[in-house]
Amino acid sequence: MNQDTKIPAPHERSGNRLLAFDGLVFRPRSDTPIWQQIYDHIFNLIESGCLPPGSQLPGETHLAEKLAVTRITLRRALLQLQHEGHLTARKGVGIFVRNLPSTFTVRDGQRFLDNFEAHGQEIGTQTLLILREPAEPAVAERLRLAPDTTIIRLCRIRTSDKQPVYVNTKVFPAHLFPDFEQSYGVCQSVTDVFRAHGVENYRRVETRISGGFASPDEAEILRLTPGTPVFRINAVNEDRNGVPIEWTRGSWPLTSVEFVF
Amino acid sequence: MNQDTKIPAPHERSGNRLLAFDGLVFRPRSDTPIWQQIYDHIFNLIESGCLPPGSQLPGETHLAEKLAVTRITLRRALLQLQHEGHLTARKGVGIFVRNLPSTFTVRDGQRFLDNFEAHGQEIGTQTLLILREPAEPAVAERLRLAPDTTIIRLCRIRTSDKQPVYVNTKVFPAHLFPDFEQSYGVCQSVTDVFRAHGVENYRRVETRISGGFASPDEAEILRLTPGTPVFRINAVNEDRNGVPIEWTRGSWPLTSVEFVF
DNA sequence: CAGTGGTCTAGACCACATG
DNA sequence: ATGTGGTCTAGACCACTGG
Repeated sequence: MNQDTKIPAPHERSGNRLLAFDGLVFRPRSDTPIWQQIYDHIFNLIESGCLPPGSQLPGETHLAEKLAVTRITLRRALLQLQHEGHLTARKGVGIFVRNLPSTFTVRDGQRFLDNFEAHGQEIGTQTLLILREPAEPAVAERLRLAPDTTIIRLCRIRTSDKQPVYVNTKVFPAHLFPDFEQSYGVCQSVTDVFRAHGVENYRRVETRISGGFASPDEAEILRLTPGTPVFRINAVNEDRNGVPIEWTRGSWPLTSVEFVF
Repeated sequence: MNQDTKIPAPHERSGNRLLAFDGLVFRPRSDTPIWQQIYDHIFNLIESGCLPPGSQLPGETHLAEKLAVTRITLRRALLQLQHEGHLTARKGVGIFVRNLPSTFTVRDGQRFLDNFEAHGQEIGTQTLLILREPAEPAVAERLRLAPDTTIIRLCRIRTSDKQPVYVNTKVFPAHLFPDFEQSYGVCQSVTDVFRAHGVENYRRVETRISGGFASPDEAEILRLTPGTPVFRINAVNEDRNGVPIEWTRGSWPLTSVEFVF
């Protein structure tokens, strides 16, 4: 009666929100530490679908009591689950099962939307920021511009089933795209902007993939715990004459994506 | 003697091993939590070279006392530093500054050793295992073999300046390389094995990069804390006729490498 | 306001590695 | 035997969010 919703999750404030945790006993002094056993147990509940994406866990206090461990021990397990992208915690709200988009496969040299082949997921775009400013030295170097040349900075989020899975910042030489804002505004497509300015063909000249850890800002945007590991991608596109037209930097939660080359 | 190697660091068992931690006071209730402040401080000590690679930190008990915090608070900072690859802890031994090889840049389609361009680091190879066995279904599929065809499994570590930075497992169809062990033994080079069996040219047909978290086994091999994030790469090589000759899977610590395509 | 997660303390016992 | 990191407990206060 209380817990059989399809997806999001109910909130039964009164009683036990999730029965899955009842009557469990973890063995101390076993080969695997208690927090690991708890980790494994919750992980299995998620994998098996007993804890569907978006559902809320019981409060840490309740849960710790139910599992007969200290909150600290419980939190050790929860922290690992957060770092691995299975849970997200929001202060003052609760802990939720993260919607892991089964992992995207992103292929090199393709446009973003082309990458999501038949995943059957709602892909959304949200533009956080779009402005013109003088290029900082690092930016100028990447785009082979003189320092302080004006550039256009575009910052966006991609979401899958309402959940943010990718945040990135793109930089363009302003002089190549005088009508950027206008042509972008129509359907938030950079490709459209390129086309509107006569850039039909372009190629990704280099892609760099490195690892990092979510800054507080990134973490908030991606709904992660700060310090969660992320992929950092870094790429430059050139037009057919070899002129750099775009520099992209972006972050994916480590567990949300697979790159294929 | 006991511990006076060149780079690692001094070990003054009696007194304070590292003075860098003396006289610090962290402000509670500040905007950033104490464990974060400790994290930042140690991080800066590492970055600035005050804590050189290989050096040992004071014991957690001492350190916590010196910083005037609980061991738990201190450990929260240390845990993050371990997950980010800056520190490694060995039970019963101590906590050490990890030798981050500044990050390798690994280029697609190149042989391993070719990738380390002018890093000036000692690259080593250690063969952990080499055996013949029937192919499991997953393996057989990748190499397009009938199940239970015998394959050769090779498991190795690559080290940089004595520190393990990469562990991988390669699988080959046994019938293509009858003299594998012999030709491999000479200089531990797979390329040599290929050449010895008449495979001069081959190409990497697909590379997959995903993220994961170090299993206890991996962690021990790579000298990481279990659960530390890692890159997982997954690739198949084919000869010039399109026949799969090698399937590679490997793990890098997230902070040790950058991939360039 | 009540409930949540985030932080922190002061102890304790253990398994492990080293000398 | 000693010192190390790994685990665990039983409390506490805080900032945040929501109704």
